[in-house]
Amino acid sequence: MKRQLSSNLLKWYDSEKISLPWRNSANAYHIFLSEVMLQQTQVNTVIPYFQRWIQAFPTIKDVAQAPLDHILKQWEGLGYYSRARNFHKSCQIICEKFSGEIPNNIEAISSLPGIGPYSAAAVMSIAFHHPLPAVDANVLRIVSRLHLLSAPVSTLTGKVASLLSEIIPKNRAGDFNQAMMDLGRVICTNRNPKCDICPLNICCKAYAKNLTHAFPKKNAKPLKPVYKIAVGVIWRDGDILISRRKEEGLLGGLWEFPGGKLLPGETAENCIVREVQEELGVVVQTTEFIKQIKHSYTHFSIIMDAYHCKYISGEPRCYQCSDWRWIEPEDISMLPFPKANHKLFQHAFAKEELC
DNA sequence: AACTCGTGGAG
DNA sequence: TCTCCAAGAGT
Repeated sequence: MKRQLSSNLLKWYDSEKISLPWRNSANAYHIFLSEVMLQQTQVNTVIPYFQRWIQAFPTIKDVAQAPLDHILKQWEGLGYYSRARNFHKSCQIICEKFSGEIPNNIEAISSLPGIGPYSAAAVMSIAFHHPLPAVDANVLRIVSRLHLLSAPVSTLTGKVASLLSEIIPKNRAGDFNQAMMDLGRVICTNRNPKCDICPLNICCKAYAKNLTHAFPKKNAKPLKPVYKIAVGVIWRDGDILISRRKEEGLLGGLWEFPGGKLLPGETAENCIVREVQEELGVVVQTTEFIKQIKHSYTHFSIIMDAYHCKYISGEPRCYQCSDWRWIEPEDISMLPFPKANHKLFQHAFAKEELC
């Protein structure tokens, strides 16, 4: 029964021939990179980022020696930027303590920042053929359906891992893990799973009872608040003033237009003047409304009003940011910015480019 | 254990 | 348009 499951799975995997840029790579660095990029991120989103990254940083040493701005620029748009910062640190640790090679050792891999149970098992099984089950959202969904596991998702990872460690084939552990994830992505999908062509339907309890829609059991969803934000595009002699966010926390290390949350009853224009004074110690004056940008994050969404501003007085200093810079608009693409700011670029600079 | 971390695709 | 959620990890 158990052997049947892994046999059917691998048979399906071999016949699918799903081609990914990192699949079958002998380069452990490529596997390591791809597994970090794939955290909470779909395969099709990762592929172009992965290709560009290995062009920009062919080796682990190239990552370790690059400045954080270059790292974040390559990661720009992929989200969850702590992954990029942690990957940067991990590559530096690998160069210092493991002579520049991905360690073939589960404890060493797990000790690296940004490498948790999933990524450690994925790298060890795919790059080094250790028989460790990698439990991601796909695997969790498949196994919860196979066995009708009714506990909420957040408590299920350990149980699924121990179930799979008895099944995972010693000779093809990496293929088994990748096959499970491909199956979850292509066949055993969250909605409308293709059970009729699933190689595991013969031993799936959810399929037998027509209960696939009820598994896995979802966790309660918190409400997302909406914040009103205002930012200023501050001009001085054809340059604009940008600030860099603190390295930790939301969008850590990325550049942005100065601004912040509106206080209760405050206008967007007053908010910009106040925030720029608080963040950078600079006095500005709003001159023209640019556009309202809406953007949604994981736990909240924002409505952002953007204004052109003119510089009045004060030398910038870092009060609530990690860096600042006067920069020409055409050079702004050199630095990493969050998506909400990118939505503003074309509207903020379209008029200026005509001049 | 519950929160915090982005963004884009799918429905 | 709106909601859900994805090759999770850190705190």
